Formats: sequence, C-alpha cells, structure tokens
Amino acid sequence: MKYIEKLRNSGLRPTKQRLQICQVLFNSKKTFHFTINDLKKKIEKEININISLATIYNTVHAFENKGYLKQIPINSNQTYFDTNVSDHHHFYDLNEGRLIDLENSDVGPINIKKKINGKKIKSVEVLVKLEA
Amino acid sequence: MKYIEKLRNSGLRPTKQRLQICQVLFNSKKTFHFTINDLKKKIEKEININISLATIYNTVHAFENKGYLKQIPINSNQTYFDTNVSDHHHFYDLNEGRLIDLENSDVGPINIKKKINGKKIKSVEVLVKLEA
DNA sequence: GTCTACTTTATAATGATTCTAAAAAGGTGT
DNA sequence: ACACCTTTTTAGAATCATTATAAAGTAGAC
Repeated sequence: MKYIEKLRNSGLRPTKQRLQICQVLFNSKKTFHFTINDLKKKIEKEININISLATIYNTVHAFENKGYLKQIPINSNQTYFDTNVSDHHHFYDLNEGRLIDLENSDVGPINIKKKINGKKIKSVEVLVKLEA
Repeated sequence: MKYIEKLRNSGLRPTKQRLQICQVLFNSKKTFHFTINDLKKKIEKEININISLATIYNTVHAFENKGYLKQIPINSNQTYFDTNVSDHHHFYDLNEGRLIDLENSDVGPINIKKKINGKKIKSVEVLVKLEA
C-alpha cells in the first residue's frame, strides 16, 4: 500500500484507521481544503465509517509536521488544512468563507528584503481577502 | 478627547471603559501586536483597573470592523491584533512565537494576476514564517 | 431630573482542541 | 499461532478562547 510509507515517515504505524484517513486525504486527484470536522464528515460519507476525533487530530498533526499537509494561515474559529503542499497561496472570500488556491505563478515572485539575524525563512504565504 | 470620535465612528458610545481601552491601544508612539489577554493584562498594568473581558472583546471587534485595528492572519489558538493598520506584513518566528512587522517596502510590490468574478481584493497579507 | 436605550459585568454556554485512561491492535520474538 | 510489550483507538472529560445572557449601571436626549 502506497500510504504505509507516508505513515512510517511521519512516525506512525500504519493502522486501519490511519490508512482510511490517508485514502480520503490523498486518493483524490484534486487537492482540497478542510477543517478537522470537514474531514471527519468526509470520512463518514466516503468510507462510511466513524473514526474518533482524537485519532483524526493525531494523524493530521503528524502529517502536518512532516509536510504532507499544510496549515492555511487564516483567522477563523477552526484550523484549515490543505492537501496541496506545493508552494502556493490563497484567496479567502470573506462573504462566503471560502478558500481558493492561488498558484505561485498567479502572484509572481516575492522578494523579502528584510533579514532577521539567525533566522531563516521557512515559508512565505500570501492571503488575499476578497469581498463582493 | 481625541478618542471620542474614534469610538463614535465605530458606533460606540464613549464610556469610561472604552476610553481607557483607547488609551492603552492608541496612546503609545509605537504600534504593537496583542491578543485579547495581552490587552487585558496591559490595561491592568498601565491603568491599574479591571475591565471585563466581554467589554474588551466588544470594543476590539468594533475597532477591527471599522479598520482602527487589524487582525493578523496566523494560525494560533488565540487571535492576534495589530494597532498598526497601515498596509504591511509580518514575520512569525516559529521558535519564539513572536510577530515582527515587515513594511511594505521590505516586500516589494505584489501583483495578483488571477481575478475572481464579481469579487474585489480587500487586502493582501504576507506571512513569512521564520525558524532558527 | 427623568426616561430610554445602550453598556458593563459576572457568569454561563459554546465549540474547537487536547488530555486521559482503559480497551484494542500492531509488531517482534518464539 | 502465541505471548508480550508498546502503540493506538476511543469515549468522554478537561481546557481554553470566545460568545451569549441577563441583571445592574450609565449616557444622552428631553
């Protein structure tokens, strides 16, 4: 199974639940944005199974730490994740509360001129808020 | 009092508590970042008074809606605000959990090439994550 | 000053996330 | 396959930021 390696890389044993989470997260052609609750519902709908919230939090956080998922920096009461881990950005539609991918090529190069001593840049994320 | 107009503009009556909040928020020369709890503590320290959390939330949200405060888009368990409402960006030091201003001139022009039908851009915010 | 609508406050409610500890399952060695 | 030990899953409790509530206080208009 192709997900076993992903799990082992993330320091997780390949259990039944984790493989099912992988299937929902990584099996579709299109990447997508989700909250933990979205993901729980998606799992219930697509695999018709219940996985406890604690397990989902666990697995998602492990993948995030390993870079298999990205957190989207946005102020919301819930944390948003993205299965698209390529270097890209987001529109956030304030009226509909919807996130839309914004490819790197849609933004152009971003040149951070200021440096902070002893620190290196880990990521540069652009959030473009939209309104009607 | 210079804050009365700010409050009235935000649809708020100038009460004693709100004027005190204004003093802590807008009286200092330097702008700063804060969470609601930071602000509560700052008020207690600087004016030696207790204002209930509900009042602080209320006032901060009214100012945010009016553009007198900005929310900083970052995933954290708490919401961060900025008294610097000019068009600018942020470093976020992952190791220390610290925010640092990044002036517009430190980033250079950002050109969003993709358009979404019927939506206009309200803001463009860049978050640069730093690590050791 | 009186009146009415808006405010403040303490406290309760909500909701996302994390913790806990007991039961279940994975993995290794036999 | 079995025993054993560790990791994992789970339901439910705990935590913590934020929001709602409703009673007592205050601002502003007359």
